[in-house]
Amino acid sequence: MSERWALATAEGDGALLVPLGPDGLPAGPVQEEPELTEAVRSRPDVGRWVWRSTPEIYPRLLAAGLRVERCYDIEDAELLLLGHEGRLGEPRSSAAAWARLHNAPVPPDPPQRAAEPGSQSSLFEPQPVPVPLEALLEVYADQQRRHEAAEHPGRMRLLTAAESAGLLVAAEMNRAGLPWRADVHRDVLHELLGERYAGGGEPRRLAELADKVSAAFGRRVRPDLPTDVVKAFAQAGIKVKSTRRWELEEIDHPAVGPLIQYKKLYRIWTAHGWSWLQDWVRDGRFRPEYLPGGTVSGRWTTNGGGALQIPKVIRRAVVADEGWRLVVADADQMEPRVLAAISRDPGLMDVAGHDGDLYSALSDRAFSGDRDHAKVALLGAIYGQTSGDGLKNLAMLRRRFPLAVSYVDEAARAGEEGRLVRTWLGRTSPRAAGSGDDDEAGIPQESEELPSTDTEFTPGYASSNARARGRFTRNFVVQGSAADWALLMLAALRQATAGMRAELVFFQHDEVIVHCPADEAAEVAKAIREAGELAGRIAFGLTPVRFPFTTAVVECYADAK
DNA sequence: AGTCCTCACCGG
DNA sequence: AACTCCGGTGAGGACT
Repeated sequence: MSERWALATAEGDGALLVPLGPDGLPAGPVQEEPELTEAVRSRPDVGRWVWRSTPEIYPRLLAAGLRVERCYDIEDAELLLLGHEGRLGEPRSSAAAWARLHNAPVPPDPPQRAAEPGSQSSLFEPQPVPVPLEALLEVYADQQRRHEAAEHPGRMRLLTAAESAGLLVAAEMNRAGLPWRADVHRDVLHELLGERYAGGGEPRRLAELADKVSAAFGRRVRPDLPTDVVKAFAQAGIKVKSTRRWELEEIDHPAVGPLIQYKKLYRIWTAHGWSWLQDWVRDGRFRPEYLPGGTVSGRWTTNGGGALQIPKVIRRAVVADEGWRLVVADADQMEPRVLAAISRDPGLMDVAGHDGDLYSALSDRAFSGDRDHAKVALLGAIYGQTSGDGLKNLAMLRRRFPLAVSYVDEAARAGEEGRLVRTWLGRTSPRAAGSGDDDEAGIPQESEELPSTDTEFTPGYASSNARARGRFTRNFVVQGSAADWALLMLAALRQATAGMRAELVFFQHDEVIVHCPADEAAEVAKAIREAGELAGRIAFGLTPVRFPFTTAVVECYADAK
């Protein structure tokens, strides 16, 4: 039933396969198949495929109408294991892993491919030179040993399994695409920006706003050139350090209004305008390329199209097919809940042990009902805020939730001292730039060098570089553990919807969108809630912390909240 | 002509 | 109140 097989691609479309025993070692003869897809199709009882690279193999299977239950991605696991061992930066290809086992010269990883608008997935990319099945099996066996050597072997196994599941989800989402109504998008653009002029210049509204800015300054000013704007303000007797919106908003000058309007619309025009539509939307779907584990903290990134930065106004164009719905689900206050679970702070677990608004519960308990203060203080603790109101309220937080605050404080101290930190499942922070053998050696780094100057050796006072490093590691343990949870949630949701027509079409840190027939929507919403709770139990074991979602069943993404 | 950097916005 | 954490993207301009 839950058989485990190893699979290696061979010359042409072929494959070599072998069944694995409970110990992960071959439990039968190697079988050769002329067709990869037929090899998989004819073995429906395989519960987990062990293979080199999901992005290499799974799109081909999906294109043939196949779906697999689970997989184990050797090169993804290699990256996670190297990280855990403090060896991030060493090549993660299976060829490199094999070479390390045999003390052979280690080949560098192939360069990352750049995003290409409209390119149809990795289907038509040149395939890499096949790695022999025997080599894959050796690397796999070694990786199993390395899991056992991890700080928490069980969690490490969970991490590599979860990210492999994430790679399956990503490949399926890449294929499905996000339903996108180009006509609605064009309507929104026209409404916001006005007519386009021939020649590709600014649309009408932008040209008008630029004229207003110039009129307000009494001379020609290009609002899209920050230095130009700063100079214009200086001539008007106003000193500004930058032209960021929050800084301009403080200024009393007639140019400010149209300038801010211009910047907002300029962004829409350049990043999500007509040319974006042309590049990224085909056949009613927006197809970004999701990259699970694309950031060091384990959050996903996308390659091309800016799928994780779709402006709110543009979401009007995300519309379900006729008779279908979008189930839009947002995990409520995910990071504070994760902090409660990983720190096991009794007070914060209590606050996070209910489905209601966490910040309200927090403020009732410790901030005399001031929700905003409670929220700013907690986020400040997670982000390592250095100034402002959050800092004032941090003292209160520390008194009432000592374990939670000391958990992130300890992570910050580790970072300042150049130590590594890990997420709950064991994803590990990279070393500070320059402290390893990488090529950044010219940049002055942390305390180990140049003890003579400034404050480096004052006890309890780290350099600003070290403090920045501390903020990074402080945030890493929370953001990364939240990404751990989200990955398990996605995997559970994928399993729960396997028998349905529903398709996962979007994932963004703490938010998922499932596209499904209207009569499946209620069931999908339930599956999402259950996946969240299941992920909490699997990741954190017995914990009172709840992981609720705000869920909306809509025809249009913009109506979700 | 191509590469790298800065700026500023978008999202979480 | 201030701009702290993680990213992607495009434009312009300085540079090779």
